[in-house]
Amino acid sequence: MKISSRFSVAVHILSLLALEPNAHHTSEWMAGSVNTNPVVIRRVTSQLKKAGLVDVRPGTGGATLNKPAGDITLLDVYRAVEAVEEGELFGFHDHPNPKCPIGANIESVLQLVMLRAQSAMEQVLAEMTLDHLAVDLKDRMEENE
Amino acid sequence: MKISSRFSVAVHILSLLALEPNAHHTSEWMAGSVNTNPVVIRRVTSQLKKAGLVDVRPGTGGATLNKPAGDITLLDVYRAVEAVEEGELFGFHDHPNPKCPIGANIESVLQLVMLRAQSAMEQVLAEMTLDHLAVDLKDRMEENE
DNA sequence: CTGGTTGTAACTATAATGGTTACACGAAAG
DNA sequence: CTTTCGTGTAACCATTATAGTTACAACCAG
Repeated sequence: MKISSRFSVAVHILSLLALEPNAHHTSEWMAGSVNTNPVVIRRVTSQLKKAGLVDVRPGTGGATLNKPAGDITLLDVYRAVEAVEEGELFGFHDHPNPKCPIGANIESVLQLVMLRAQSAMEQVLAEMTLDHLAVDLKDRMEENE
Repeated sequence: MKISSRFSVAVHILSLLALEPNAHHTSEWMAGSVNTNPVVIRRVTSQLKKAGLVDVRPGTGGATLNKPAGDITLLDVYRAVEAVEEGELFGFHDHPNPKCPIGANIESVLQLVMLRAQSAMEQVLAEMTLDHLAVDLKDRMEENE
């Protein structure tokens, strides 16, 4: 099971907003770069908007970043698109038998480890801002041109 | 989207094998502690067996650990039940537009971050052995008795 | 041989995903 | 003020994974 590609789509969208500030960022235009349906873009953009990361203009169209690229971490994006519910990366089986000493205690013990694992992952996302990503992207773009 | 509860079930099963060495560990008995169907247990046990973590006796029934609890890490278990395919925790949208400079480069740049995040998570699992878990479980069991 | 088990296949219900069509609503430009 | 693009969302679909369940062949100890 994978974390939804909504996350990668969201990062792609934000990269477009950060690196192509002069384009008219309609959902159709962005869908062309992401290679998907405009509605998929609007759905993700709508979540980014709710999270306060972007500003979208209904009617006339287009979207822009709502804060400096250095202030947006990939964890913000990850949370915005609800790729995974808060603190719920790992699934846990329901209601282990409380009459079994192990069934009664496995959950609390294992959840601790799961939480540590999840936090370690999120920490990496938290340390990466959209700005860092943009720098990496630019480097790569210059290499490949 | 969550990581499958197969992982937590597998850890539960291994804890039973580690901490109750004298019981007859049939799938039905274990299903009673996990609180699920025996077939679910057999499916997971079968994966643990393929990974060389347990030994199962067809016919007569029962399962035992196939190596010391200190030599089994939660990462081994995680991999055994294929909760997530190797290196594929994050999903990535298909075929971004190669004609767009960002579409052409976003994947390689973002995959790097995703891989770092995933590795950080797996590292935590790798550092936790079944033995560590058993100690924590025993502590908790004594507290609650 | 018999009885209790494992290993699997097959089927089910449920849920999430990503794509698509459709359409009301918004706002800028003529 | 009306035309014209876009956005926001609902609705629907096909696909996929999960977890539970029934069923049954293969297995082995007593």
